[in-house]
Amino acid sequence: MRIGELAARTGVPTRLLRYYEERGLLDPGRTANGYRDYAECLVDRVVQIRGLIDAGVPTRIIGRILPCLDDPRAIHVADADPEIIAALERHRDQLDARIRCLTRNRDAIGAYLDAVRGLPSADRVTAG
Amino acid sequence: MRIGELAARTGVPTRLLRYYEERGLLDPGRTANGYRDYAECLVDRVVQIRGLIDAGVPTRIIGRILPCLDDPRAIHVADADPEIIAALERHRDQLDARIRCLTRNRDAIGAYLDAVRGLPSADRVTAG
DNA sequence: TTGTACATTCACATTAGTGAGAAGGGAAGC
DNA sequence: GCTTCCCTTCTCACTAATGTGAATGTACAA
Repeated sequence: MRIGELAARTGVPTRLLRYYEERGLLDPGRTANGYRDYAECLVDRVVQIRGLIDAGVPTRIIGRILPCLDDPRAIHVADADPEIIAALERHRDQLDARIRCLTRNRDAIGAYLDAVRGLPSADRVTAG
Repeated sequence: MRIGELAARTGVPTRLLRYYEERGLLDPGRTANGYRDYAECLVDRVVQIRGLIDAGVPTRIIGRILPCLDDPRAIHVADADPEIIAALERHRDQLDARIRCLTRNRDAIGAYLDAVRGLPSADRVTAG
């Protein structure tokens, strides 16, 4: 599909899709006239990229982990490199730390909301 | 404590601590001579701020949710406002979405690492 | 007095994202 | 063929957010 359709289907502006390509996150082919040509599976990938960026993962890192996530069972030759394995482990641990931090804060917000809603409104305006 | 000690204890440069203050995330008192004076509990808060920023939460949002997380049981008067409650629910849902996305990717990386390590090195370099 | 820590301020770097202009591709209709 | 219209190309420049560097001056203790 062309860039306009991908933009419509993902909600990501064409300008941004070109930006992600510049950052190495997408590599669409080209049709004879030079237009970008996106495979169907890139719809999911764009959504995944958005999610990771929203979650604070820099594009530099996303570019490194994305190739491994297409299909975890398809091992790439270069990945035998212990350096790459170590880097992936670091990325995984960083994601882990992020998840723990976000979970703690999400739960704290949840507890706070529960506390606020658990009070009758009369108490609510006088408490604190 | 003064800014230098807080920086030493959190690993966050003084410059950045002043920046967070400028963004409304910290509000230290001042001693008579104009030095910033940080309470003990701000050590934890700085660590929490760092975690949230690393996890992609903008300072604008952090400033809104932090006051509620000091002690979820201490309800503030202004929080009876349904708008604030709705905003907190949105933030919590966004955190939820981030957590799901990060978890998916962390697990995918984990599966990939397991697959790579599960192969004897001879297979590893030919697979893919 | 000298050195360290603190203050403020201006400027810069990087990353993510956007706006706008100029030009070409291609299909529909005259 | 030619116009019209939309989509595409690329490029330059710009914003906003996070974070640093450096200059200049003040507070205080050895």
